[in-house]
Amino acid sequence: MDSKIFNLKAKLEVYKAMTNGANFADCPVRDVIQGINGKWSSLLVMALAEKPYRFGELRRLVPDISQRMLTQTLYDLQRDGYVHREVFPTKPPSVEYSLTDLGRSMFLPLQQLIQWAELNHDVVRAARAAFDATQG
Amino acid sequence: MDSKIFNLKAKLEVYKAMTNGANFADCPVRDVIQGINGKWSSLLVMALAEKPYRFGELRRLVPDISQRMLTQTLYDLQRDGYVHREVFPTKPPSVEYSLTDLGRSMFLPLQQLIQWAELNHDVVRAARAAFDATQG
DNA sequence: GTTTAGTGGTCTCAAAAAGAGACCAGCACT
DNA sequence: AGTGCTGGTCTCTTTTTGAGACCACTAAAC
Repeated sequence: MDSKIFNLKAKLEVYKAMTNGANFADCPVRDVIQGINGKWSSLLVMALAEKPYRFGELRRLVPDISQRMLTQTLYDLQRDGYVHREVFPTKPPSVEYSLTDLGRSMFLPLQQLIQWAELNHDVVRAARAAFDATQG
Repeated sequence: MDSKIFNLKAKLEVYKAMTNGANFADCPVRDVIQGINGKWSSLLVMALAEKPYRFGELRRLVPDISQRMLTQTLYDLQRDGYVHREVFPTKPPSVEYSLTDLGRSMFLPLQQLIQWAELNHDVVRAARAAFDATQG
């Protein structure tokens, strides 16, 4: 009897601890990270951190992005405030994309991660190869 | 005549500058970043940075991940050397996931980015709202 | 004057990735 | 005998992505 109640209590404690303490479902950071996390987002931010680029330049700079995803990723980055889009009335009209202050601010920590990747990409590739060799 | 040749040369210069100087196609950093960039990867690394967790615990911790993607993301993280997987011969067998040294090393810059997101998520959300209001 | 190329996109259709949920064996507790 | 928990896998559907055609306009080449 007592043990039954105690078990139930213990389970509720654990549940509360989990849902209150460290539930990532409603974490406000998640959707921000998602915006940066897209397959092409960080790459384009990296490019624009160097200098502003035009649409076609970005397309040539990242040859394996489809025009469709380039449009959409730039749109999303603009929506989240990282990227500024400016149309120049040339003929034909040209469009320049550049980082905003928010974008440059975000690039600072992103750059840390990129640097880590530069320093450790051989370690990661070695781990991959070793894993594939044993676990196939 | 001369101008024609000059134009061609100039174009080739520009092309070479682009393809040699800053072509991201064969950048060794890209696939490493991709591994961290997955929708669930950073979230799981964040969780495991706190302490090791078992499969079911992670599933409850991140309620909106499907069991399928949890399995696969953990597999990928293990393959890249960020996560260690250990099976304990309990009944039924339990599986514990923990960060490796490489994983902890990678978490340091990742944490910088997460901190940025914590500090600026309201700015990003405001930008989004403003953008949607005007551009819908 | 007529082809040719470049501008920044959008549209459609196929392929890949992700989500939802059933199912599994084995054991403990009831 | 039924229920639940373990860590997954399998199948089916929906969403996301990729490949490529198309578009109007213009400038320059031929």
